[in-house]
Amino acid sequence: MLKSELPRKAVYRLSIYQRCLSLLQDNGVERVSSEDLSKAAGVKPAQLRKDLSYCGPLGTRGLGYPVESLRITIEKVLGSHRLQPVILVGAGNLGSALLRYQGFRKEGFEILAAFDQNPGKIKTPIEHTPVYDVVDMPAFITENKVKMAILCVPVANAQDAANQLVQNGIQGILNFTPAVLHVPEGVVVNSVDLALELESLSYYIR
Amino acid sequence: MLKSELPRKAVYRLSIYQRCLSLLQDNGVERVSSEDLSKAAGVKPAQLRKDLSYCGPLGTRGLGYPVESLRITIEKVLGSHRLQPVILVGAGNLGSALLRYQGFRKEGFEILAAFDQNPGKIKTPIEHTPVYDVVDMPAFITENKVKMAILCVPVANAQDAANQLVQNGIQGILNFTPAVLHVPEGVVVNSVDLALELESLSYYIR
DNA sequence: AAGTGTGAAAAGTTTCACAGCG
DNA sequence: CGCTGTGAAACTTTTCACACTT
Repeated sequence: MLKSELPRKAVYRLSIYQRCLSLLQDNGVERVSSEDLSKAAGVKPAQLRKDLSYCGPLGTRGLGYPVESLRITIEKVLGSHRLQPVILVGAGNLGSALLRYQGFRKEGFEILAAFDQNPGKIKTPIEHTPVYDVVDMPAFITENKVKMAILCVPVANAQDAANQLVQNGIQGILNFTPAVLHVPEGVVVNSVDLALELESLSYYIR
Repeated sequence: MLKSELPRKAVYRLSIYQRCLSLLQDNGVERVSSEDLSKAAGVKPAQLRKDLSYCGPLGTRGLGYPVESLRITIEKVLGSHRLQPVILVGAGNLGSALLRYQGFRKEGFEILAAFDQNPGKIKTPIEHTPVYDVVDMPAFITENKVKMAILCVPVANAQDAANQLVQNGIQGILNFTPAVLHVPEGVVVNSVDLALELESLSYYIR
């Protein structure tokens, strides 16, 4: 049940199971079978059981899984039981939309602050999140022990911004720019490339 | 070199290579080695060569690849040489930001129109893209032979909206909602789950 | 000599099928 | 009996290493 044993893709799916379980719990459901939970999560039953087995034996044969305790166990395995502080860099078009997006907080993340180069955007909080000048970023990261950043700057500034983030202790970057980021060993980058997703989609359409 | 032979992930990477090649071409570079191109794309040289080999023998041993013709070949393989029409459903917070996002057009996609339920948003074009009432969506899809849609509605409406899209002939959905969409065989869904990406990122931080 | 193209090995992931437990 | 947990099989993707071409 060590982290190193969890396959990459299982991490994603466990998050999905967590959501489905919260939903079931809200509806007062106490037990669920791999069949039903897997259907809700959009995977096959065997996949679900295999994924859960990485977290230990959690179900009862013949009966299924207890909803609440399963949710809590997954929370612990993923380490998502504590509220992770995050900063956002680049409060432009997409960045502002992400600040307003409620989905992050709902899943346990708080965007503490945003940073931008454009003085016009600074000091105008977006949806309760303050927007500061990028020169104040290093101090902020250190003071608030921030480990994760959402990167939404123009592509031309992406690598520079990433370097600065890493230099100040950021260990994980959620990259919304189409740039290929080069970061040192130990820093994790998850890239969400919007145009790439559309392009790959279009390939599979006849 | 048939579509069925292209591994899923190679499709993504070929798009990235295309971008890198465009950049090289803009800089007047005429030939590039797998070593250099792979570095720009953030993959290993062997991976690049393997990916390109799915498209046929394209390089010259001892010399590398011709930048322009390689770019054109990949364009043809991916089928991205024509401008794909797309619609966007749900012109809320995230949807509006995506309408303003220039990255799609740059990669050959045009968002013809957006649709929303909220009458307030209707008839106010966002960045030259008209926003219509959802009731006009079926006719629009048919008339403009649209095959792809970007889905940004509230999660509670996601499955309904997807059903409606599919009913009217949409074959590919880029899903920005956290819902698990159930669609018939033959319809492709690419999901971009923002909170999930953050969550998976946080798992890998110590 | 330089650098592609590619079989084959390795690694990672999904699916199967069924033993075994409550 | 019903349903989980899991080895083993099947499949996919990545990496290696080197033959081969210009």
